[in-house]
Amino acid sequence: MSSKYYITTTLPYINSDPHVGFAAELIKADVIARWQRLLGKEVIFNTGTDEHGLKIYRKAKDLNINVLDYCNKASEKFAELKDSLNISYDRFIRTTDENHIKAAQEFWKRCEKNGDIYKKNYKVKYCVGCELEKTESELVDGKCPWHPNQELDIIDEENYFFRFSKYQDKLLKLYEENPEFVKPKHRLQEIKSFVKSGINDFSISRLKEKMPWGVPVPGDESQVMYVWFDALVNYISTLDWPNEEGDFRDFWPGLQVAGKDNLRQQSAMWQAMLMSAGIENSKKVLVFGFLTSEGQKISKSLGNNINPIEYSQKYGEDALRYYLLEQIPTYGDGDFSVSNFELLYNSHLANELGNLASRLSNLIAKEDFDPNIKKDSDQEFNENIKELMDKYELQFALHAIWQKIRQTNEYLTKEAPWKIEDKIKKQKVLEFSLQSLYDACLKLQVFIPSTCEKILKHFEARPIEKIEPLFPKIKNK
RNA sequence: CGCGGGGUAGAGCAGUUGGCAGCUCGCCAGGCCCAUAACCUGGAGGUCGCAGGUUCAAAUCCUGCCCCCGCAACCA
Repeated sequence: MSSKYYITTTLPYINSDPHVGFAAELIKADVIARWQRLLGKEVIFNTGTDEHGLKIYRKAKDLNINVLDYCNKASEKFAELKDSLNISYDRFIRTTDENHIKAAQEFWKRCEKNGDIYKKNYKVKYCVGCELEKTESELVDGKCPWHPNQELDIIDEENYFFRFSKYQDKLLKLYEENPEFVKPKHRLQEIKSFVKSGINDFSISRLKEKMPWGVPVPGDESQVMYVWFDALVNYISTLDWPNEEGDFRDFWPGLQVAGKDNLRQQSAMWQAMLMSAGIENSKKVLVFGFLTSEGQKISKSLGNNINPIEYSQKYGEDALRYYLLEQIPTYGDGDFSVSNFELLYNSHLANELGNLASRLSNLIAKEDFDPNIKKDSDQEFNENIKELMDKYELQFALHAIWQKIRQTNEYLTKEAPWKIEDKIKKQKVLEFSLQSLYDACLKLQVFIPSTCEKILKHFEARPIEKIEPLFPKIKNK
């Protein structure tokens, strides 16, 4: 087992504000990264921003500002997001970084050398509404059936293409040989059937005169890379590739996490690109679900987006982390609702965890003794959590930890140390309770780090005093 | 027949290889009084979308049907 561990999120596209769905992805990746560090591994945890392409170019033009200035500002918002969620990242890569641009170009050259990049004149009818090519058979009265009010654009330009089709069999082989390559299983099924149904070469460049905001294609002044091609390379450029001696050698391949909209890009396109460049495939791809807000799709036009930064400022980042990890199935879709958030905050964080710390610290403070606490005393508990975490079942692991917190409340009520006369006996009960809370927090710290740090520090200090409320209750008038 | 997900107690969800239907919240009743009016115990509440089939046994497998939702169109 290697002592190095690499994990990366996808890079969010910066043409709009941070989405709570991406916040969830960041948090899940953070839990995994923290867990691996807890196991003693040396971890590189990468995230960053994806900054090229037409939409960003247009957006900056609309705002009438320099494109790079726009990117600097927008990227800053995502940097702020990760900080406000207490994300333990090691790298924050921007696709406008110099070393990334060089890496993308080198990557291109490798694919080209392998005969997988070719130029093709392609003339298609293109629906801007769909951002998709349209064939004659798809059209109704010469118009896109979904956007009958829009005129179709005629695209007629020479672009470079990537020989995706060449990798169909190799991809299928990759999936066959690694049944755990994509998690959960049904996503592997989905990508398999997509690849099996036949994949087409995709365009990987744009005419510079129409759209200059991209990485220059090596050896062709007139073209820039299509945003997806350069963006995907970040997963290795952040490891300083094409330098193959340093972090890349030690940390690649790694674990990739992504939203379900990214299934094809991460588990098919990028994997084919790696094969073409002669680089080992990713270790695994975890695919997460989507979030709704109050049961409805989150969209700008509905104006129901949740600002994760606002929530973490108002209730503390651990409250938001807890909600997204506890309430949302790790690999499924979930819903964010304010009433549910408040409910979970009060009943779990304030009443169960917060109150347990309060009552226990108070009981011990009154006793004035020095409990003897060991690390990881509960073998069965440790193994149970480890097993779940090894399978990346974050939600189930969190539930199992919470069971321990509940059991500790139960134990305290049952033993009622405040009634026990015998000092030794009383202190034994308190010591055991504290040990349970301590064990739970050692694992819980990967989920809600700053709260657990407070708890652990408080109970490691001597003498133990009564603790301040960790989660003040939310009162509804 | 585009691809994918789902329909399980009032709400939100678990249910791995088929084996007495579970969890959180809410509700009702009790206990406790160390604690953030917190904690603990017990209870009520379900024809597991509908209809067939396989089986000693199906929420779980098979067939058909109905209904939601996501992607494909700003948005992870």
